[in-house]
Amino acid sequence: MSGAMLLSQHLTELAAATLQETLGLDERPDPLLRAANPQHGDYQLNAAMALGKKLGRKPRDIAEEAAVGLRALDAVASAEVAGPGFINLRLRPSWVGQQLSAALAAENLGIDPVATKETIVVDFSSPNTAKSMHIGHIRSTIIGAAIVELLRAAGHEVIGDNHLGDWGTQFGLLIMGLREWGDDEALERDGVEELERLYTQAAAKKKDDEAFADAARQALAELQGGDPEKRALWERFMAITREAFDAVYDRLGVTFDEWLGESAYQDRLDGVVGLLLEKGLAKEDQGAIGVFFQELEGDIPKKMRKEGYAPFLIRKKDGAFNYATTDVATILYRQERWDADRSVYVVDTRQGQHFEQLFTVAKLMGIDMRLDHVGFGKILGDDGKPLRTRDGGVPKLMPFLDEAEERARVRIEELREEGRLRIEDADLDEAFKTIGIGAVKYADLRQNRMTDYRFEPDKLVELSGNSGPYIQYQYARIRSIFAKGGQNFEGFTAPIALDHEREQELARHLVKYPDVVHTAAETYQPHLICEHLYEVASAFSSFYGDCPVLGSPEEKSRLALCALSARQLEHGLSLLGIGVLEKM
RNA sequence: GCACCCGUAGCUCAGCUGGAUAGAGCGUCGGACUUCGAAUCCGCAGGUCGUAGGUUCGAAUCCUACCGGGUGUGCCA
Repeated sequence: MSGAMLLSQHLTELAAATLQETLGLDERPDPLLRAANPQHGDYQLNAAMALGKKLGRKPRDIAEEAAVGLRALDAVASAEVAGPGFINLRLRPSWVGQQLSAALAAENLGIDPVATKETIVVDFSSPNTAKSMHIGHIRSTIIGAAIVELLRAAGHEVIGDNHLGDWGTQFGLLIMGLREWGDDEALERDGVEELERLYTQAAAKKKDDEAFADAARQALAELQGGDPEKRALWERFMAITREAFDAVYDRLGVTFDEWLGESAYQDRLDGVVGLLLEKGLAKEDQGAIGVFFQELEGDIPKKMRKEGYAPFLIRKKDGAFNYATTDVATILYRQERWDADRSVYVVDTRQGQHFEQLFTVAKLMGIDMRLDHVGFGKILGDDGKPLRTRDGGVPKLMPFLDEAEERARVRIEELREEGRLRIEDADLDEAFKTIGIGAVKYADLRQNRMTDYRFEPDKLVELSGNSGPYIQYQYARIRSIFAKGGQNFEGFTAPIALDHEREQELARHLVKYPDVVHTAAETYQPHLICEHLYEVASAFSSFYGDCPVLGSPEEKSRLALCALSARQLEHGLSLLGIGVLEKM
């Protein structure tokens, strides 16, 4: 396998060339390479059935002919025809061993960069300011951070942007709340908690106090008009909120390249509305301005053309702008500043319609940028309903993380007393954090992001089975072999020979890692990484049980297999934002 | 009303560019620590893939209808 080439691509090309040659075709057929059920082989080719129909020949005959050519390949140990015309391929262990040795020696573990590098802005986390982060923010934050790392690992230039909701109508209410009940001492002490109280009180009062509501609207208008006093208040709100956010991000180990909230685009909104009017895409209706898809030409999904389909409003009748306006301005900004090829929005699936509209508008404007909405489902409680606290509120993020670490702590202390863990006293705090937070992240990332999932409090920190700590544990076991053997883990390389069945099983998984990383990046699916890591960890554990490493005749080769396993586990976990411990 | 998503083992979930006997974890039951770490490993049991049709050599996967659950839907984000 040469240079920048994925295993799947390599095999596909080899197989395509072989099929073309042995069957004497004019064009290269798609060999329909699929990972096979292990009892049948490593891969299977399903092209014979399709070609049979096309060529008017028996699929099995075609398969038999192709198999002869495939058997001649270096990479292939066997090619057997089965069923209606499946070709089962087994890779040659010596060939796989060579691939693995090369990956172990490579800087990038064999993950070569994509052929066409893109500049991609990933919009994630994006909480509203003046509110503390709640459980609903964790998915965008964790999934978004993982997607940033995945795209980087695939070779792209990535800008992680925290698109804060820092310019909404909440500020009019907050300013009024502060005026009515403001308490500097409380604000100093409780920070964002106090802001929330003020907001809640103000929102309640607004409902049956028309004068108060007007005053809030007035305050908002003044803020947006650039009034210095209001601006200073806003900045104070921002500083308080930012402090609370930083604490959460620090806890989660998440960082951003940019913090361009909605406020960053305010002076562009007028221009956006003007531009859309000028292009004839937007029009005024009932005092508001918006894009009415029914009346436009161009590439517009059918459903948007139906009567009653909601318009994309960019200016309210009171003259204020919508978040839709900001989102258009943001796209234009990303084009100007970075010449971005792609923008990715890691936002709740419930906003799917908004993004469909936004993307359609961008296309109508002639903006040449790939735009993807990476949606995700809700976290449900064990009653199948969205997580709520006893008083009906949405649970806050910080206490949730506290609880995760606390559960990890309890379990770790138990296991230490039983003498099963080897964490030094000095490393305990770090271990609680790495294991506790790792468990939370893994539990979230291992599911297909699109579906809602049920979070059972008792499984908050899953420590066995397919879990973060399980993978961390297998990593620590490997490190422990190196420590015991007095071998240098960093930089260890050696040729890999695959003789034992368990070695081959482990190798089968290891060799797929570059493919998995690229697929996960392309499809924005971190759970594919989890799946792979679990398979590697699990295959390693079986290998560990059956194959002695230190002192065996195969010691060097097995150490190399161990080293590559550990590197993949560490690398994969780091893509997910999860750390490892050398000892645990 | 219109649009979108989801119904897979007791529970939580993979699998859905159609491919062979539908896979994991948890839980149950039974084995394995004088041998590199038992948060581990090995094994048993557990399924009308919501229902009914259709397309296909082949459907959990694609199409249609229906049942059940969720979400969005003109001036919140």
